[in-house]
Amino acid sequence: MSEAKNKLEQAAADLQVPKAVVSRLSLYLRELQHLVRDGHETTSSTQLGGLLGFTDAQVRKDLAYFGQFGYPGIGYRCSELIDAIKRILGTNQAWPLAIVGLGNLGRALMGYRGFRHGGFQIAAAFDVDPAKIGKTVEGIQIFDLADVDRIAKERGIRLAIIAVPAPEAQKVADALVGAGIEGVLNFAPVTLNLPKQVQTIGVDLAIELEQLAFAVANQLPQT
Amino acid sequence: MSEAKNKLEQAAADLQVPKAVVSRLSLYLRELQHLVRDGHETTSSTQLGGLLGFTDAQVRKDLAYFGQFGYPGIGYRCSELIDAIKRILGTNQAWPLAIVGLGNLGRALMGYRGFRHGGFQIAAAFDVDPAKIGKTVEGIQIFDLADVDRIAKERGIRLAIIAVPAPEAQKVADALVGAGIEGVLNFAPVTLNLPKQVQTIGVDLAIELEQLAFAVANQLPQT
DNA sequence: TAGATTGTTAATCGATTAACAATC
DNA sequence: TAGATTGTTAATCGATTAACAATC
Repeated sequence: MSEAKNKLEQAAADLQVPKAVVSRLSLYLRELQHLVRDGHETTSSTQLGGLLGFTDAQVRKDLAYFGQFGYPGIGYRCSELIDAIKRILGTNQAWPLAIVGLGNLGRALMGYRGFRHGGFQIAAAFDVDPAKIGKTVEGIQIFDLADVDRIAKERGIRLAIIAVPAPEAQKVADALVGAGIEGVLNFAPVTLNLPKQVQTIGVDLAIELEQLAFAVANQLPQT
Repeated sequence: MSEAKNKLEQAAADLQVPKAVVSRLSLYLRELQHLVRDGHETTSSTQLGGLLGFTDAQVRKDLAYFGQFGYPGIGYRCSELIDAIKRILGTNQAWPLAIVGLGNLGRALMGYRGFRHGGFQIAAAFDVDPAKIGKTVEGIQIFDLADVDRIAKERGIRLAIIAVPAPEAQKVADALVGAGIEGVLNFAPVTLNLPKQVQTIGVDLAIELEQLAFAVANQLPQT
């Protein structure tokens, strides 16, 4: 375990870990949670890969970046591997979130229950619309974006979700960076220009549909 | 142009096109639309790549999978390249969509304006909750999922969005496949098991946050 | 013409898969 | 023990980058 921890830290430090590996880790975690729910004590790289369409070798290789989690001849104990992956991803800790933009999408995200798995919880909501500021959505008070600096600090918020219209996204992002936010999940369909130490992930619903349309129109073999 | 078309069809048929290339194509399209809006007539692989953090070589290589779209010494004419990419992605046509699940997220997606770019339009909404069936959201009537077969055929719907709770997603997907749907954008946090000729893209908001948390916790160099 | 920029080939780099000794 | 399965090394495969002749 201290072995694994060392290797984890080393891997992160050296940054030998491909991004694709990390995204598969999240998928493994999701499947493992389903396996546990269905009463499985253990699983194997073949089973876990099979559920996701990956090879057994890939599952083992991915995990090997972070340490040794399995038992030769046996496989992996699901709950152990779940804990290990959570430690790797950092989702064994709590991650209070800020959300900016309380339009349709923003309000839907506030009610989204899937976040709670993994320590994510919306700790504050922000908007610039005076008609919304001060109101409460899903039990969370909406603040003026101008107060993000103070509130993010008070509440230990490091991650933020941007759900504002495209033309406003960049200046919202700038405000968040000013408030010390370290990671942004951006739902606005624009490329944000941020200091390189701030992490960004963009989710563009139109782009997902374009990918789907291309796959359908060209009858791509399934990934 | 018939040159380009031939190469396009050939590329799709031979399937030499990596999936990562297609997803960058969508990003190029988005940036090109911004360039046009900002009054640019032409652009270059260096400029387009720079906006997205890609090398100029990558932009040219990606486009080369589908034909020749540029002018040596000049670059690319933005509006021409926009049209070409839309043809490649298939978003020059209309894509009527079905959406299943009118919870918070489903309703938010119905109001999402970003879809309209690229021929996407919600043509029918479905739920299984009798309290919702027959109501109207954003001007679209909600049908019983049991009627999806007939309505999808009537309206030429080939793509569907799943926005139901995780435990229902698989049986909803099965119903959609039965109705002849060819592509599914799945917002439920489960891996769907579908016939291989049906395309699926999954968007899991918790997973996106996990990726962000990992990146922040490990101070990853920006992608 | 000189400067800019493409499309494409070759070189490099990285990621996936196969194979297998070690282990339970 | 025999069968199963890991972790890891080597081989394969694929994707990105660099370089450059061709073109405007």
